[in-house]
Amino acid sequence: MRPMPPTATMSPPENAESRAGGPAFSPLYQQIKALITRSLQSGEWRPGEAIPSEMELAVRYKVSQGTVRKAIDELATENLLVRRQGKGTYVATHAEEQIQYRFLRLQPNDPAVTHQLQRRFVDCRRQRASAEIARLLDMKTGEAAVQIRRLLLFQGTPVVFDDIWLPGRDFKGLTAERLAGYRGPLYGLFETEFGVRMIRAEEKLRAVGADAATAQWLSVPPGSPLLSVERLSFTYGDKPVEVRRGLYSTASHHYRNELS
Amino acid sequence: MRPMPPTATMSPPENAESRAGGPAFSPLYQQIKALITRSLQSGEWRPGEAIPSEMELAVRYKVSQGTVRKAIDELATENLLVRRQGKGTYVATHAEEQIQYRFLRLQPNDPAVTHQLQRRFVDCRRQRASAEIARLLDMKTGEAAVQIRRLLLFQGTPVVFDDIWLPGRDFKGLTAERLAGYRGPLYGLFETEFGVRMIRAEEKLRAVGADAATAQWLSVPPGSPLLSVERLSFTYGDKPVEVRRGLYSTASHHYRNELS
DNA sequence: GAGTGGTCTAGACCACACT
DNA sequence: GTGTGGTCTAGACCACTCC
Repeated sequence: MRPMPPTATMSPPENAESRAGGPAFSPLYQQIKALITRSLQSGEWRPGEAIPSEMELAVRYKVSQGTVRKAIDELATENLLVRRQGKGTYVATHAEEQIQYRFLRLQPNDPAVTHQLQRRFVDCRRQRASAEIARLLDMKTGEAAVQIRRLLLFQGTPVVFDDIWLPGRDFKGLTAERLAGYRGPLYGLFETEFGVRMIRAEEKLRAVGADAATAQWLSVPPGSPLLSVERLSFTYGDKPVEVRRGLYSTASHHYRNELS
Repeated sequence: MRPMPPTATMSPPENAESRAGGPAFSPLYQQIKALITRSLQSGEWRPGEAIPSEMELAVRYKVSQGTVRKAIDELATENLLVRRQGKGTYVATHAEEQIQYRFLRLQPNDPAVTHQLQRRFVDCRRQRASAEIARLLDMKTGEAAVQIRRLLLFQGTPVVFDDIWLPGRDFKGLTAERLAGYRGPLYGLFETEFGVRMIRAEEKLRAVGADAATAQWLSVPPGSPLLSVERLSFTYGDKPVEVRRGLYSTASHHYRNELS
């Protein structure tokens, strides 16, 4: 990192790319952003904690406050950081979310209904990754994986059946007891207990007919239309760390999305 | 609008809120943003055209370039404007979209398949708005509305059946002939021919069973699971101007979504 | 009052597109 | 070369939070 001197006649920024002779140009604030992201990834600043103030970071990286600011701005819009005026900038966390389940887009059709949600774990066991799971999670077929199946209930009515797959190497010691004992969202547990923070996900939605087993879990007739939601979640560095297939009963709920 | 003078001892911005005695504080750039939005809405700058340069706008609104910049930044992230380095800032348009159908999230399961899309209009007629349509479009039950039904085909296979409702007052003269003769996305036609630009939409997704008529249109067995996509689209000022219910056949396609 | 993020300005220079 | 958006700096003041 080489900041511009405070004179009128600046020398070129000499960012990493230009030094390496590469053709790409990377603005200073992008480099700062990368450095901050690295510190987040390394755990220098943990989820829920405050990071140093903009001024402190400006001194540390030898750039102006405005440049740090622009880097933080982008990280905040990507939901990696949370700004709180007058207090500081904090590392985002799934563990203390009041509006729990940030990634769950399911809503009751009747907005008056209180959004009360229960969980019921069906099972949690270590398995060998199938070819497809392995491909998605960037591992080898047959490698150790953890499978979790669970039910989500709104007001006592089962609405979602989730089938979740995690790489075994990142989730050693994840057991049914551990799951049952934890309060709060699953991603909070992953973050707190295993240091794996979900920052982004891709979903593929389809309509499917309920198979016999799922029909039973969701208390619907076999063959009923269900919303299939295949999610691939990523942590820092766009590393895939979770595959999840949810089957949603959409009789009294719907999946909400915003387009722009 | 009262800009700060270029002196060190500034007088307060005296924005609209503080003058009115209201407790709310609105930054200058938000006010600029509102002024630019008003010009977009009034048609002073039309879709596809360039708006004045940042410097020109700064002079016009008597603020610094940086303040105009921040206003434009937000409008660009909201997809109302498009910045093109070295050329200017342009009003976003649906009419010249290469990646047509910006709001359509449907993708082939097999990414290798070329994304070739056909349209077939089923009908287009003037109707009285039902209570539900009227409620959604902010009109009175029984008021004039336009109903369009159409089919989307990927590689000759029907995949989407759309049932579209528009307020009659905003779409006088919209006929089947007009639809059939237009090349490009529907929203391009709305924008070019009727001055109605869609800027945002909300969608509710559910899984449903195909009714007899829809099953026929989509060449699937009756009762087949279909993805129901209810869309409410908005123009400037969050005014609702389109209700659309799409039924998607998700055998070889899926609805793609990104979470963060 | 001290400290933090948020806004605003002014000015310089860089990257890019057109002519 | 000229004009556009894009980056970077420096400094001032405002709004908010906590002591």
